[in-house]
Amino acid sequence: MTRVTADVTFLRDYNQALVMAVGRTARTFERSTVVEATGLTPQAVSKVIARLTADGLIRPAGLRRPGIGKPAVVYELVPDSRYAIGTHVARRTLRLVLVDLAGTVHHSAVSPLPRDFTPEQLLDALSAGIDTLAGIGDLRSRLTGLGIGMIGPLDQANGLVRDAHGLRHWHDVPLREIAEKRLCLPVHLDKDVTAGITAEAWRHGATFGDAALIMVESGIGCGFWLGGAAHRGAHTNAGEFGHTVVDLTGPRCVCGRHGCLEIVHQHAAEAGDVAQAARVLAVGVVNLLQTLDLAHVVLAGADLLRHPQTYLAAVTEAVGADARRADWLSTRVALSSLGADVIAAGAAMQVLDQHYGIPELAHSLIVGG
Amino acid sequence: MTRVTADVTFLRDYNQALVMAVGRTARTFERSTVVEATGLTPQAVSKVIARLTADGLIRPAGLRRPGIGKPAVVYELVPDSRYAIGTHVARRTLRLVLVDLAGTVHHSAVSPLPRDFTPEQLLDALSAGIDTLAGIGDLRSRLTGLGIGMIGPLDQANGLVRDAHGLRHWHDVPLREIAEKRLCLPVHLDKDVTAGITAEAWRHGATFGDAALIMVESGIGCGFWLGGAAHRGAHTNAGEFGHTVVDLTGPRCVCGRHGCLEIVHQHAAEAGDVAQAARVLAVGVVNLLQTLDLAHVVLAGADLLRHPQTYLAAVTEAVGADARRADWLSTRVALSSLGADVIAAGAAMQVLDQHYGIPELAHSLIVGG
DNA sequence: AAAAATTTAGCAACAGCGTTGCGTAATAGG
DNA sequence: CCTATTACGCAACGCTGTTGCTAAATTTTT
Repeated sequence: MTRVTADVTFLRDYNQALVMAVGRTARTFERSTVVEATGLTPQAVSKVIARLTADGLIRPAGLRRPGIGKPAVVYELVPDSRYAIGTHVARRTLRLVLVDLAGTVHHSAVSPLPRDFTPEQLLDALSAGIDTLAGIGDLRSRLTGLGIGMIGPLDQANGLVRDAHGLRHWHDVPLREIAEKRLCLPVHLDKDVTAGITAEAWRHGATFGDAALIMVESGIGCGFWLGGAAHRGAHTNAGEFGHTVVDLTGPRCVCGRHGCLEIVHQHAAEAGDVAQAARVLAVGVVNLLQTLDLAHVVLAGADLLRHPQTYLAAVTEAVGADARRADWLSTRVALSSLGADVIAAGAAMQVLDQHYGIPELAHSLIVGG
Repeated sequence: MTRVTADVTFLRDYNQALVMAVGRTARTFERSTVVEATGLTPQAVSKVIARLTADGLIRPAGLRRPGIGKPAVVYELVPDSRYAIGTHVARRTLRLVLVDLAGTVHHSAVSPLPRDFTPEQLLDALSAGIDTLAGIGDLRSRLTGLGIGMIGPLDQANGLVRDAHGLRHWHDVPLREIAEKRLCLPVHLDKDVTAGITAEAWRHGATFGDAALIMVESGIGCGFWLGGAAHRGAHTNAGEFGHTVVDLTGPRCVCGRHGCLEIVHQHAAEAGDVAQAARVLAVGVVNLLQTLDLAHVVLAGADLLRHPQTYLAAVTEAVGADARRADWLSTRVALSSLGADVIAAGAAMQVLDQHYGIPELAHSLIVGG
């Protein structure tokens, strides 16, 4: 996915990914669509389309007769040509989903995890779940890998779980490595919220700007999509949004500071005042907008989705009412369209992204990285 | 700088920029250095070096005799082969600097601006200042352009000043365009803090990770460097850090909300308690770290630099004392090494960046952007 | 002093990318 | 049936980085 040097294979992969992005977003498309969107020459697009067709990733789907002239061939993505499995590992539950190349979630299953489960126990559960999913239509050969969205902190670059909150047996576990060995599949490990925002970015396609996924579920975290890619931070620790101070004189938080968004929100929620809790969250969201200037804010998480409209209304209002926001400062606020599947689905999409997504050049890592 | 499609010219520019980045960071380098840093083949590096040498951007600077074998040719950047002028437009002052290809600031001059100056008046001042600077060593032919770092809000992509805070005559002024026409130079317009963080990134080279430049100067703002590039946000409005709420029950801010970082900080500062003001700022900085997980925090701005050690100590302590920060969560806090020149110097570097920096692929803009 | 080993440098041929030029196929309108 | 128009692709091309191999410059060994 990330490489340092740019050679011709990068060109190929990059432009191919552009076409795939168009295909995923537009459902059907033709050569001229891609030409317009990318600026490539028609001939170049023809070559890319030929390659993708040969790989079975796209296929012709009829003709378009625009009037005069030779009709254009209409193409479409072949959704069932590739699959990925995604999983959301939470403290007590394991969610598994099957996602196709178009980003559609086909099967979603939740199973309980033992209290304080060990890596072994997780692998057992994953192995069983994957066998079930992969057996459905003999997908094994079209399965590109497994994506794991997990609570942090972790070290994404090295596939390491550093010290998962509230799980005793998870200190410096090389989860990616041991899962690949055990499951015989490429594995992509990432923080839950980062996987989640990837799902949203996939579904929106190239029109998706800078965005955050706000997740309220046993704590408050968020995932970022900035500059066309997920933002993980220097140590895969971005998104500890719940532990930003919003009330200097507020109650003490478990993290040691006073008036963290999370503890203030929790107090309101525990008092039964959901509307107030939502308003507190909204203050945090506006803080994010002031800081990062986002185009999209997506709301998700089990606790939030218990009162979706309350939270949506509070955040929308706070974003709109902010006196500093001029008319050109538009931000779209929405609930996650994938609901409880966001994290798991996003994890699966990250796997597909490694193969068919837009490759990145890791020039920031060239020296001593 | 940004393009959508990846063609062979992108390869050339990209790999050339990698070599330039090495040259800027390392002062002297040889072929094997670049090979190691980039992963390019020695032959490819030879070709790049030949091109850069022909353009006069680098030159041989002796031999290195490592013992056995043919000695390696040592190269160095030719700092005076290209220049750019940078300017920091503040409410009452105009700062102009001359920066060479290596990022060294050669001349720095501040002049007052009329109260509530008009675009015309700014252009007059710029024109005069540039003539003085460019005349110094007949640099005109080696001048790549002018970079403007300015108070926002503005629209970087279109070179537009939307509505500069506190300046009556600056509503939707197409500053980039009119400056290019008047000064007969390529002009790059950007928000002050974004220019500033670019300066820091340039000086640190490829080792620079995710970072923020905190600027305290008639308000509190910050610039971001995320994922190897400046982060401007969806509407060039990222960095309104001073208007994030840190005290829900705090005093009302000019922006209409209560307990913004800026107003709380200001109250402490006006009470003469600089240490307390610094501690307030430090809370905001830790909030940023929790949110974005940064590797570097750089402190700058006239108001802050009046008490540099107080602020540096407060922020360093808050960052280190945060109970959640494990040993692997290291963040370097520092004062800007460029002092009051950061913004102007960074603006100049942005111009050089357009020519010799790492090009970007704007794949997020391909549809309807 | 001569030969061997080692490292650096570059020429030449090559593969693969997008581009350009141009011919061909398929349609609607006259 | 002819023409204009649009879509499509083969072939040649220019450019990139890569590979294979030769030459040059130096130290070490004989």
